[in-house]
Amino acid sequence: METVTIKHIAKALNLSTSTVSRALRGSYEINIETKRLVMEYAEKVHYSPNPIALSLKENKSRAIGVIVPEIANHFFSQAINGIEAVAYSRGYHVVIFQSHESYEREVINVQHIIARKVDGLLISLSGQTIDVAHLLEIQRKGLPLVLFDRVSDKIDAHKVTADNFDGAFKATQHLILSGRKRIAHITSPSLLSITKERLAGYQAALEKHDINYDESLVKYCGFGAEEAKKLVDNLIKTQNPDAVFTTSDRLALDCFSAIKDRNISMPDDIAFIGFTNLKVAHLFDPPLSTVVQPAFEIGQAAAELLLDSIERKPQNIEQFRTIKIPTELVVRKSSKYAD
Amino acid sequence: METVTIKHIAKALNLSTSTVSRALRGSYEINIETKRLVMEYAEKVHYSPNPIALSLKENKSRAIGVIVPEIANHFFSQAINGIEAVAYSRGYHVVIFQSHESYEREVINVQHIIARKVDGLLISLSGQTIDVAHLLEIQRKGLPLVLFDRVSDKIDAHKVTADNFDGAFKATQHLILSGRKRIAHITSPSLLSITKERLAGYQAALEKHDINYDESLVKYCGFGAEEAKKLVDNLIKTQNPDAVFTTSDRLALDCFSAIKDRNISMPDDIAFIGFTNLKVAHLFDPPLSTVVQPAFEIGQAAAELLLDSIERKPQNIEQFRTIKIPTELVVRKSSKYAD
DNA sequence: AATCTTTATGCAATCGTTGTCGGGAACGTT
DNA sequence: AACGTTCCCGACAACGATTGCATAAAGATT
Repeated sequence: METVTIKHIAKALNLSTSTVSRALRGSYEINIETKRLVMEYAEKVHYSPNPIALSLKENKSRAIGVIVPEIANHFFSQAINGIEAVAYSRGYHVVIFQSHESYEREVINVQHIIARKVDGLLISLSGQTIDVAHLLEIQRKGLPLVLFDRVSDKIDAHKVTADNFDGAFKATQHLILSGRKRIAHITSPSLLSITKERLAGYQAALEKHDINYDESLVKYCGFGAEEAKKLVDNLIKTQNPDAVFTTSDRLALDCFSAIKDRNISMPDDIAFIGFTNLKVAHLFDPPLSTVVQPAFEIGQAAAELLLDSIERKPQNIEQFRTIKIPTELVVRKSSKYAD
Repeated sequence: METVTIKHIAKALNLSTSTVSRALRGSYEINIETKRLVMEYAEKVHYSPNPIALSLKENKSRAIGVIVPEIANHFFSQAINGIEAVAYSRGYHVVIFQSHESYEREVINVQHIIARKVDGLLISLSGQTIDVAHLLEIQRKGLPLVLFDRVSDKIDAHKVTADNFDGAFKATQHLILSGRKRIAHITSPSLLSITKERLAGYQAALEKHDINYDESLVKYCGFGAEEAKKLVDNLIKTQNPDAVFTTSDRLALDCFSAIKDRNISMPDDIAFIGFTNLKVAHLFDPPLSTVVQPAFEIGQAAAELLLDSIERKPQNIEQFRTIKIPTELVVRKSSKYAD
């Protein structure tokens, strides 16, 4: 209700607001005794400066915006933790928005974020996003922008991703070395950058080991559990795969479920490996092999890039960077050697 | 960079800012033709009002703050989704903060939130929080407050929780009816409200079925995985339980892991049931029985209460309400009948 | 003694928007 | 002709904080 302002302090001490303001910031042109008086009084009445007033005046907010598809997803919530760690240590707030995999909501989020005068934006694109005009608009306004994980090659900006190519390569090669021949690849919508990079890694591993690339073993899957289930059923019926490599938390879960539901034995009949950040993969039946993306580190790196960009002197021309964070292959029972 | 303000419009159209402001809000005292002109021009240059300026003027922000222990936790991220659904539909933003189970950070978050002039606060207490002075301070400032899930009886406020007593009662009774006699209860720090309520449900079920309450079967566990592991080891060695009932996502995972590591068979030797919101409990080995808390609904209910409280006419005196949302018992293999 | 410096403070503008007040123009009423 | 209405619009202050500029008082310099 009655929050203390600089004005109250000024009146109480019979000073002007300018003097109080300067005293609080420790300006050299204020008498040391006056400063002490002001500081003490401010302390006493729990004065804290109004960040909204400052934002209005300075036209910046010391806050950064983050747009992710979904916080109820370990990868993204961990990434946010990485972002927050960096942001807080450098004196910035983090404002989180969710696109819920909807392009439309992503655009609305971007507009809100611009209106809220954040100092920069971190974004991981929704599964529907093809057009990046809303991001170009951000750049046109001079707002620093960093894409992470789900990036787009339609825009020139800082980007931070896991090393998707290498992760997919390692996963696929591991399946090949375990004696698998017909390795299915179930992946996200084809327009996502992660999809392309992981597919390339998958293909490279096949090629290295002289296995022909069979397009009918690669399936692109949207965001419904039902869709995944049907797709797996169909794949098993018609393609007879002996291994499945999926590329997201959600796909891993849905496909893993679908295979279990059909009473197909893992890893005997089908070896399974996911590209995920599930903390509980070791508790599954069978324990789930995964390629782990270092979510926290990705968030950190993205936030570092963004804050550097925000605090950069305007005269220095900026070089856009793309950072790839290494992934780690964790082999568990679901992909153990076939006989 | 060059955001359009009301001033630009005024200059371009040779009007005063007041007129433009009123025209945009459709005031009756502005000529209909002038309104049209202003509206059209505003549309053309993509004018959007500066929410910061409005916040400063109105001393409110149409945003609500949410403090949770950890967003990388399905219960809380789902609850946040419930909160957002309600908030957005009523025209409010949601600003998320994490306490990371630290009392100190919770207090800092509260201070930030006050400074940021949010219109109300939703909070689920950290595992360390005993003292609620920071929340009383919120109320003293006249800021609407709703506690959810992790509430405290040291403060009189709106509260929304799962029906913890009933959930614990159902879980315990289920174990008893399955023939278990020595049912261990591993639970959160004893000062949390959820701990007390669930313990009461556990005790009530024992009592109803004439089983003596044995204090040495109840263990309070902090937030480290190592701590949980030691505690389980010790419990099994000294107390010989035939069932374990845990009270959080995290405890369920850590204890489940610990039991598996000891090669104790579930459910044959020990039946296991958790109080959690894990979406993947059915994929575990063995599939994990749980009491499910309706996280989304809890978030919704809490947000509804908060927004009603914010929009309430000041003259109406407010009655604090406590809402309990029913829980659901999902029985899977980890707690199936003993022979 | 007159002028210049230094020290310490206040005034006013600014950020974007809205609300209060007031006033000019055009019209109607006596 | 004098006055009252109605309609439309502009000036100004305010929200909280910062800052360039002005200025008073006191001391230093000539």
